[in-house]
Amino acid sequence: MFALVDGWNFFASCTRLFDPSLAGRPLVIAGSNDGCVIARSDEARALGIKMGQPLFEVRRDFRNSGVVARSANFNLFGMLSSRMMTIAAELGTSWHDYSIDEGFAGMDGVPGNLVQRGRDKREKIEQWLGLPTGIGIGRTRTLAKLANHVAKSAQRKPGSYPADLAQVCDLANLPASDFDAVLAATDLGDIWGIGKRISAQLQADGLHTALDVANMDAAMVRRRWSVVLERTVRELQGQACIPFEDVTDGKKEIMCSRSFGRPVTELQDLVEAVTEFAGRAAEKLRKQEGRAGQVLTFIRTSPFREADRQYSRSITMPLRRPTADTGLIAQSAIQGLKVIFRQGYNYAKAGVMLLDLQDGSVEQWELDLDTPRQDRSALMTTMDRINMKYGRGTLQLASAGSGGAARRFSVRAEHRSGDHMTSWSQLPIARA
DNA sequence: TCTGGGGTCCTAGGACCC
DNA sequence: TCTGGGGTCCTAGGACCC
Repeated sequence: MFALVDGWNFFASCTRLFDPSLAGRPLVIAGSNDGCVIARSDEARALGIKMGQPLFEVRRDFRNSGVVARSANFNLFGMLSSRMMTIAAELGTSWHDYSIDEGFAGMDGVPGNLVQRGRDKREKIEQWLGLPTGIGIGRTRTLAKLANHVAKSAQRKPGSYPADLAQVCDLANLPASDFDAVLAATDLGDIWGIGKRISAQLQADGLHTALDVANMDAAMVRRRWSVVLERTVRELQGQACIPFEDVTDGKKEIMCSRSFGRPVTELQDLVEAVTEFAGRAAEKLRKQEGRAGQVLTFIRTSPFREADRQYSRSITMPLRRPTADTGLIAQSAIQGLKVIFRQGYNYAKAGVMLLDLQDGSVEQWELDLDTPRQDRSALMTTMDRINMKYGRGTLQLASAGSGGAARRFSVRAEHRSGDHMTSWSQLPIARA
């Protein structure tokens, strides 16, 4: 048995928390570069603003609707997320963070009325943090996700589902006929694991609701589609197929990439960008105490600039041995970049991905009689500490440039909410 | 003028091995 | 004319998720 706890309109809710003037207004949160909408308040959703919609379109089309835009502040969201997860984890016997605003609780062996338990936890999060949440409970993770969808929709769109399923929904506790009715009222595109592509294929086959999918023959699904979809079908039928993640929460890949504020054409600018991305990625890697075996570098033009010649390439460079050293990782990334770089394109985005991640507690060295062993882990630790204390980028590699590049490819974030949880000077003051 | 930044898993095909 | 059967590893790309 699983419970999914989900923060509603999470980024918008976090942003409002420190700016009450935004309450009740249509609010959109923009991704980096203020490029596109990555979160919306209910009011913004009601206006018809879409996820992923470019911000310039929102400004153009909803100018008279009182829409307010704020730039994402992931520092703030991350702080609130970890507090929310701490409370949510009290719900069951185990916990697994799934994304910044969602997590699964293992509910096996939890006594009593699960719906009431969920309501209590939901209220605690609301009271302690001021964040609205929904909870879905089901026999598999896919059913818990579906229950969460029901809990959210029953609240937001009255009439879509029975009202008593709003906020906290336990599908495992429903009589079979009610359970089928809920599935029949659920669009198949709202099932976790079924996206646009598969959705279209299933519709073409005359399947339209979650109930239709739950009634499919799993073996046939595997033959005609894939094991992935087969698992989804089985999960809907109540058979748990997706393993609960290991407690070791280490990532298997670490990426740092950015779209540029304006087109970049010169290799030198890309070198500086890639150096910075490599540094950021290496920092994340050290945080999870890992080592990377390979470094992937990619550069690409913008598919939206249709008049431009397009180019997109990536390259994977093996590291001599697994490492978390910013210098070695950046060196590989730059080497790779020089291989794939072509003159004469308007580059819009670049990134560095760390692959083949390994546990840092085991380290392989080599017999090298010519050069003294260089262990720079102390240097890396010191660098991380300084950057933590004085801010990102205080200490970085020289190839990251000295601020010039920052201006050339820097991101725009013109409507950034404040760092109310990480900066002394921006702490909110409570007045009686 | 302006279109995010992370992740996961699976599959197909090629290179290579015996 | 007729050219095996079994395996591993890697890469690229697709599909999905938030």
